[in-house]
Amino acid sequence: MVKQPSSKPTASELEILGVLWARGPSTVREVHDALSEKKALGYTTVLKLLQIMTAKGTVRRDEGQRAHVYEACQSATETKRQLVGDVLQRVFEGSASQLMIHALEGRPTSNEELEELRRLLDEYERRTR
Amino acid sequence: MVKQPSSKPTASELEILGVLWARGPSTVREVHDALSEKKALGYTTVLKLLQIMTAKGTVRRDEGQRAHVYEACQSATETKRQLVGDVLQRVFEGSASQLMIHALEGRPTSNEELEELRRLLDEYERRTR
DNA sequence: TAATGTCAACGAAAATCTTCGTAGCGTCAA
DNA sequence: TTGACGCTACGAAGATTTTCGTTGACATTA
Repeated sequence: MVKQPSSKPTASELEILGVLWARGPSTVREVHDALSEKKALGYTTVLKLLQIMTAKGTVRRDEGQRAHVYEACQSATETKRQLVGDVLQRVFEGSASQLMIHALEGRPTSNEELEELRRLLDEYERRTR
Repeated sequence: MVKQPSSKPTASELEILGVLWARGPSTVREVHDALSEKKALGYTTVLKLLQIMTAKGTVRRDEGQRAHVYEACQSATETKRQLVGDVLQRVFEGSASQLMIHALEGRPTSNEELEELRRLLDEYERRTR
């Protein structure tokens, strides 16, 4: 039986997923090197995390080579949807407007970004009609 | 020295904060009763959580009465801003547009909500100019 | 071939989170 | 006044997360 990613990824797992999404299938070494640019982290720490994620079904691995190659099971889009959906429910009782208000107020937002947001709303509306 | 709420609240802590924001300053009993409507949870569990949150500086308490009265230190707005800001950084690299896309795609969004979102953008733009 | 280096597996420690049992103290009513 | 009740404090167990050391296998090179 293949395990499905049951719960949402932890903070550390998400960092690793970020690398896998950006790089595509990668070895532990590659993930570790990518993460090391941001923060110090032992090689075996990354290895262990990937092993745990494999057990959870968050990633799958190709053992064809000596250095196993890991790959995210879910796309970035699916996972991010799930994560934001979780916050939406737990923090904003499902209200996208509330989410938006707090996202905008939290930090300065450029006019370009506001334009982009309007464009998104238009596009979403067009698409779902 | 008064502790400042250092890190973001955990899932359980957030549930309690939700009650405090909704009810205003409350006793353990009141928080427990409110939470019990949603899920089974021991009284001392809520008490312990509130004690921990007091130590962290997430809530303060008035010990004037026999049943201490707890109150959130940060407003709902501040905390929610912080929470969404965290997701924004960790998951969407700071892009509010990306956050929005995934929020909208994750579930059906009514026309009313889309209208509201547009209104918010207008208002935000007007206010920050 | 022996030394060096790379890799996966495993175990485990430390930190944090979640949950609750028990003890002890005041309060109130019988 | 004594027994039942409600409340806080304390400790602790169990789960999860995060981190890394050690070991042994395998490969590369001197």
